[in-house]
Parts: sequence; C-alpha cells; structure tokens
Amino acid sequence: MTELLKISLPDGSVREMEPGATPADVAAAIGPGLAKAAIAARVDGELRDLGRPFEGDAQLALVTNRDEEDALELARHDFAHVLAEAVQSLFPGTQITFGPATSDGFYYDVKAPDSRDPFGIDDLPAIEEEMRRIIKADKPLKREVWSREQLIDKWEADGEAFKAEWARELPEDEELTVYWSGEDWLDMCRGPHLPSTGKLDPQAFKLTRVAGAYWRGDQNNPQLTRIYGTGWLNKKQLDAHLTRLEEAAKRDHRKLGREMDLFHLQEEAHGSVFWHPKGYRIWRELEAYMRRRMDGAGYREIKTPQLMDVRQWEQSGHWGKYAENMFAVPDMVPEVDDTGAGAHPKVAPDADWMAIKPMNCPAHVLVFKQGITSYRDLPIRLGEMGCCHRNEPHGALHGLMRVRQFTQDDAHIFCTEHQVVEEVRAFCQLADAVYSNFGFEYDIKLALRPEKRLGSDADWDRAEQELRDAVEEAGMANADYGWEELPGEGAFYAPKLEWHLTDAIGRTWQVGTIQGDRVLPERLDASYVGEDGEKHRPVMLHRAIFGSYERFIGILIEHFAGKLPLWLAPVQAVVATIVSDADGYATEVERQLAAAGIRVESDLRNEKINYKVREHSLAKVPHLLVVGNREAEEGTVAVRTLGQQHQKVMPLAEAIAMLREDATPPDLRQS
RNA sequence: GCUGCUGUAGCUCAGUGGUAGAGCGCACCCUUGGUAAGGGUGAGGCCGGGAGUUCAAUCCUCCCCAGCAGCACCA
Repeated sequence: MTELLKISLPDGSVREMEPGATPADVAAAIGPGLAKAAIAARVDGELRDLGRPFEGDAQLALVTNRDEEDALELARHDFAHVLAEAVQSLFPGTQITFGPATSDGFYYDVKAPDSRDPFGIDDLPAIEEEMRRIIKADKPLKREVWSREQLIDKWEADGEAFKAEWARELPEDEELTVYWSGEDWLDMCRGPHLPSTGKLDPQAFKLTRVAGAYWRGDQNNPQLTRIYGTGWLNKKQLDAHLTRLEEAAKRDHRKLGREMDLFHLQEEAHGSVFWHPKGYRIWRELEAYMRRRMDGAGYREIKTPQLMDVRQWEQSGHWGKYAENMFAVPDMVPEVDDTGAGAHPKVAPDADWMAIKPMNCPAHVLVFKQGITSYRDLPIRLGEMGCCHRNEPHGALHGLMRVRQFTQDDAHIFCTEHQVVEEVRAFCQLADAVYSNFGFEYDIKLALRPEKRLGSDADWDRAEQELRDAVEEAGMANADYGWEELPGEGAFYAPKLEWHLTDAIGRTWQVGTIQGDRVLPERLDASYVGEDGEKHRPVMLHRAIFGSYERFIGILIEHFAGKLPLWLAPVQAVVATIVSDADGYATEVERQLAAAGIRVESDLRNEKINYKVREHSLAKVPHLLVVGNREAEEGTVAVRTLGQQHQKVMPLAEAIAMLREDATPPDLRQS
C-alpha cells in the first residue's frame, strides 16, 4: 500500500495527500476560492510552482497576491518570459539569453536577427501588444526536467548560441529544468513560475526602454539588446509607480540645479562643474562644516600640487595601472602657429610630461615622508579638500554624481598595525555623526578581496578582519546599518568599507569609504621609527565621508527636493515689499538681517505680492518676509515659511532671533 | 568606450526641402496691488559642428561633438 504524504499547513493542520499530489491539489482540497487565488507555493520554505508534485512530507504555505513580495517577484519573472516569447514570435531568428525580475519590473536580453538592426524604442508598442496576446491566451507554464544533452541539442538546433553556451556551463549537480509556455515555446529556467500566463494582469506592465548590455556582463562579448519593462500585480500599482517616477524626475538635481541657479554644465568642459554663486554657497557651508568636523577629530589640513611629474606617478604605480584615466600635460611652452582656425599646439618629442592628480594619496605620502617620523607621532591624520581629475569613460558622466573634476573631503591616516582597528572605529563614529546631521540613513558594506589583487592571502585575511572588527566595535555590524559583506568588490590593494546613502527616490550612492592600504607605503617607501629603533611600514588608511562635494551636493538636492535645511540654503530669506512706500523699511530689514549673519535678499520690484510669493516659493527660499505699510509702521515682518500657506506677523527682532537660531549648523547647536 | 534615443531663443518645447514659432524669462511703459502668475510693447536664434546629395538643407545621408537611458568602468 502507498504511504500518504503528510502536508502541514501554516495554521498547524495536517492534510494527507496521495503521492504525486501538488500544492494545487491541496489548494483545491481546501476550497475553490483558494484554488483560484493561489499562484505559487512555499514548500519547506522554498518558493515553488503550484503544479510541482511534493517529494515527501512537507510544510506548505500557499502563495497568493496578498503575499505581495513573492507575488511581484513571480509576476515580474513571468513578464520577462512573456517578453522573450513575444519578441521571438514577432521577430523569428531573435536569440534569447536571460531575463530576470528587477526592483520595479523586469528585463530580457535578446539578440536581434542579423537581418535587422537592434531593437529600438519604436518596436516596443508591437511587443507589448504581442505580450498582451500571450497573457490573454492563458498559456499554461509547465515545468520539465531535461538532461544537459537534451538542452544543448535543442538550443543548437534552434540556433540559440548563447543559451547553448550557458547550458554547457550550468553546474553539474544542478537539476536542469525548462518551462513550457503552452505547447509551442519554452525557456530554460530554474523557476518557479505562475501556473499560467493568464495569472498576469495585461494592464499591469509597460515596456519602458531599450539599452545595450553585454553578454555575461563582459565588454569583450557581443552586445545584446536589453528590453526593460516595469511590471506590477495590477494597473493601480503600475499607475502609482509611473506617478512616483514623475515625482522623482521633478527632484532630479540637474533640473533643480538649473531652476535654482546653483550650477551649470556645458560641453566645452564636459564633466566639470561651473558653480554659480548660490551653488557655491552650499559648497562653502559644507566645506566649513567638514573643516570643523575634521579639526575636531584630530586631522590636520594640507594642500598638495595638482600637477606632478609623471615619474612620481610611475613610482606610485598609477601611471602603470591608471594612466588611461589620467590627464597628462607636456611641461613646455606650447608652440602655436597663428594661422588662425585649426591651429594645434605642437608637442616636442622630448617634452617632459606632468600629470594632473587623479587622487591625493601619493602626495600625502610625500608629505608624510618629509623628516623622520617616530612611532610616538602616530597616528598622523592628513586631510585635504583635494581637487582631483579623472578622465572617466564618457558614458559614465552623470550630472554632479559622476564628474571628471571633483573635490574630495579626503584624508589619509598613517598609523601602526595596532592602531588600525581603533582608527577605523573612530572613523565609523565620525561618519555617523556627519550623516546624522543631514538626516541621512546609510548602509555600511564591506567590500572583500577581488580576484585580481596584490598582497598575500594572510595580509588580506588580516586587513578584512580589521575592518570587520572595527565596525563591530562601533556596534554597526548589524541590520540597522544595512551591514553586508560584498565578496570580490574590494580594491586591488585593499578591502574597503563603503557608506551608501539612500536618497528619497530609493537610489543608493556610495559616498564614504575607508580602506586599509599596505601597498602604497611600500611602493613609496614610507616609514616610521619604532620603539625598537628600527624602520617600520605604517598602514595607510584612505578615507572620505562626503566622498566628493559634487556628488554629496547632488544627493542633498535630490534628498531634500531642493528644499535645503536653513543652514545650507543659499538664500535664507527674501524681504518682499507689497507697496513701494515700504521700500525704505524693507531695505532696513534687509540690512539688519544681513548684519545678523542671515543670507538675505530684498525684492522691491514693481510686482504684486502674489507674484513675488509664487516666484520665491518656486525658488525654494525658506523664509519670505513680507512688508507693507502696516509692517513698516509697526516695525514687524509677516513671515511666510516655505511649504506653509499661512504667515506669522512678528516684531523684526523676534524674526531675526528665530532665523539665527534655525540657521545654526547642526554641529554648532547647543542642544 | 558600447547600444538606443536626443540636440531649434536664457529655460521648456512646437515646426517646415524655399534660412523659423509659442509659453515662460528678459527690457521698457502702464499699474502700488496684502500672500502661488495684473496689462501692454519690444529685444533675443549660424536650428550642436563638419562634409555630402540638391537649383535650394534647420529638415535627407555620412562623420564628429555633447546630452539622456542603460551596459561596462568607478583604481
């Protein structure tokens, strides 16, 4: 006689099922409503197809659209498959590769037939239509286990070179599966999937864009077309998502930077920022803030050359490993023939070359090496608001976030082996204090040794453990701080701690970092005299908190949607008149505010107050001080604060006191 | 760097094989109005750069440059 399977449900009950039964059978046994609603199953915690038979006694939890996280993942994965099927149906000869779910949808990488150009945005509407047709056809998605040979034969017979390549390389011990869509299309996939395409909502997805992507993420491989879509459980969710995207676009720092007159970019200096008075005001406030922080944490600020002879960069190793990202200039008087247009300076063949620094570390080692350093002097913390240039790949440039000229809040800590953990721990706390002051929550990641690296495994073991220990001692190696270790992500010379900020749109950016480096002190022969009278190598910690002023300001703008905290706002208050009779009073109000250290402007223009309110609100001025005849007579101001509809009339002295208090940088507040 | 898309007034964008238009902004005039756009007049463009096709190119073709989205890169 056959043994019945014991299937335990989340409510504690146990159902006995015939061998070969599936989660779908259990759902049907419980009731028709659940049978209809179920889209997948968790079997012993693993997400599986509804139609995949149990392999023995099991814990079962049926998944429905109420389990949103699982449901979204399944739906997006299925959208990706339907996308691939649709593309092949419309464009026979298209090769398919991979198509995973993403955080808001899905994509699929395909290779268009040689007979046509890569797919473009114009192809998307037809593909969407075909996807809807496949969804409406409600094709069952059926799992089958295939042998490797079967798979390879199938893909080669179909001319699917990428799939065949992948099938050959799948791990030996893995069960290989395909999923049928109806009778006529299949894809190799680990699954799980929904029971049928009809479980998808045909109105809950939208193809959004196409882009190039390299096969297996390698630049040396053929480039495929990646078709992106956003996918949800229903139209309401899709619409909400599209609205969110519109809101996100409104706070794009490039758009706000122009609207608020903070900075501009132009092609003659692409990748380098022209800071306007208002934008540079933010910079100066940040710089003053960071100087106070670093002064208070035992750093000493230095300034080092922009240009150094390339021989110095050869010695540091940068000229060998980093030259393609460096700018070099000939050390000579340029000869230009003055025949006019098209004249180019001539570079003498024997010219000496200088390079503009792409980073500050070698120069800091050179400062460290001046004189003789005793172990008693360590740690030595050298800071620099270091302006660096890197010739980044052009496609990488992005507003303020990725530029070719940028200024780091850089510092290098030279210390002994024994001081590393304590220095890193102290840095964790400094970084925490800084990010908290801006209201940022952050994640800390530990990027571990990459495949290509310098140094022994023993050194790497130690270096990684030092960083890990330091974060643990700081009490930050936990989920509250998004603690995570990233294998293979480290620099070639050292593991890195990385601080990632999440902006209000949910994108993450790396800003802060600290790295323990034993390579550069060696290459540039930095040493200190130990207690034993012998020379020793210091460890060099590279660290930054803002990362770069450019990127940090970009993040601030987006995070606050341009409505910066008062201490950072370029213009903190505008005095706006209602009638020209109040001009004299307004000027006096402006004078007193300026004398109190408030960044203030006055608006005496011949415009209605409605117009002025609107304009300064759009310009995101935090406080509007409106004055008319009444205020002039009473010595008051009507304060309208950004984001509020009402205004508060108060004596001028009171308004000044309030603004001064609010404009105090967070690190200088008493409380 | 790769793939796709884009480049017209300071900004946002229409438009046409016969060298251009709107709104906002700007200047001037009228208006002195109590909390998100008062009215009028006017100035502004080598239609990203170069080559080609054509009687004629901002428009079509090719090459460059820059920007956007992604990929790769981010020592």
